[in-house]
Amino acid sequence: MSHADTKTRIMDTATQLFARDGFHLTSLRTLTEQANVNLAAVNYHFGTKEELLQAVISRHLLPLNNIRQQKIEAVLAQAEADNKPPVAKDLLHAFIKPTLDFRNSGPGAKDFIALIGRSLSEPDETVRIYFIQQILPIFKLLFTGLQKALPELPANILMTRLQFTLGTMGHAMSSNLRPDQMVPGLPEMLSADELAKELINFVTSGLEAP
Amino acid sequence: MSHADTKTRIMDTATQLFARDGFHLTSLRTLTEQANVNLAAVNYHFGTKEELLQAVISRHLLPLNNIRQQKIEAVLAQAEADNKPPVAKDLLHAFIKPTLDFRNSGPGAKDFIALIGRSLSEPDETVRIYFIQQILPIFKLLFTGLQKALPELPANILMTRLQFTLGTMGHAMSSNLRPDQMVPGLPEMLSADELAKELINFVTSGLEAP
DNA sequence: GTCTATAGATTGATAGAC
DNA sequence: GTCTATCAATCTATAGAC
Repeated sequence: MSHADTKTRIMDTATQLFARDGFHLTSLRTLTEQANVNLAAVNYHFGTKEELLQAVISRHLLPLNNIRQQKIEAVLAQAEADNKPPVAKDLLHAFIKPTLDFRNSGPGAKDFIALIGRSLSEPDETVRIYFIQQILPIFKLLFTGLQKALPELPANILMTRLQFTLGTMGHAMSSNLRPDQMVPGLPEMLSADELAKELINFVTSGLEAP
Repeated sequence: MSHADTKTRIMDTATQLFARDGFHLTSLRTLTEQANVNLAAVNYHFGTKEELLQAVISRHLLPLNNIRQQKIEAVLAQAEADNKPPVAKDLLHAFIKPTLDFRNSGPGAKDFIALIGRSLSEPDETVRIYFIQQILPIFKLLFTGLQKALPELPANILMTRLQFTLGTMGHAMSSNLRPDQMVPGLPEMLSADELAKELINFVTSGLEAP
């Protein structure tokens, strides 16, 4: 990581620290020190601290959302071709799985996904807004797709359950609650793949609840 | 609220602002100004800002957790008396419903529950720890109860799903995502009671997923 | 108990030399 | 592009008068 150029080193370190400590608790001094760059480099390359955050979010979220959009549209197109309604679990899989796959693509990716997960519950609007803005089109696509999959479910109940789903995802991706700290003597934790499967199972069951 | 004594006015305002803006983004100047007390009053009555947070959390969380514990133990005792395993949904109801009931007991209560919901995903340890500490005994009680209710579910999967449940609850209690902003043209939102029912349904279905 | 005044530390941002 | 030095604003916390 320390071989990359200054701009990349700043973004990598910012991703990690924003995810771990939050945006406001991460000072530019801590950040630039850990990234081994000069304090003034952030302002030179990004303008302000907030613009750095925008750059960090957009760098990976734009491509990730493109993948999600493609996968959801593929599920909808297939259902159309089969002349059947789409299946809720397939849609949720298309929405969730790319996130978890990206998360497993490297340590930096894990930091990024944790940052995204935390953005959902970020108290400060200036942080939350960049994230919401970018996920909104995908969210609407997912919503209308699920209306076709579960036509008997009233729209406001579907929306409520979809909000629960977002909350579950955000928490799963960014939690620093250690299960084994909470209840000692647990068997080994789930692998990343098992966790992905469990997450999709959990929210699918929740969405399809009677 | 402005008729109460200084100490109470500080705690009420702190609850509201910590929940809305987060602990670190709330300055003592903003807080004391809105509470109509002198800046130095916080340090006089509570010592430090962090001790104020502890006081604010303990004030309502201790009694709330006592209620939860009683309700869970009642479900377990009844199951024991009937010589049957407890039902997962009853346990979750005992865990979740008191929180939502308290939330509906007044505007200050709503602020408090939002603060609790946000504590789960708080990046800073010093904030998260006070909350975790106090919820841990109840969480263990719920966990062992659910093991009896769902004996075929491996412990680490149950723990994972219980974490999802906590995430869903925290998000539901503190979210400032407005559903109607995300997808326009929705029918009216759910009432507090409907939301409670939906939340319990959602996590019960998730926990019992095949 | 409440107030003013201020200490002491930290923050984001920038000016200007190299 | 990178650096040092510094400004101006903010923060928590406290000392001391009333």
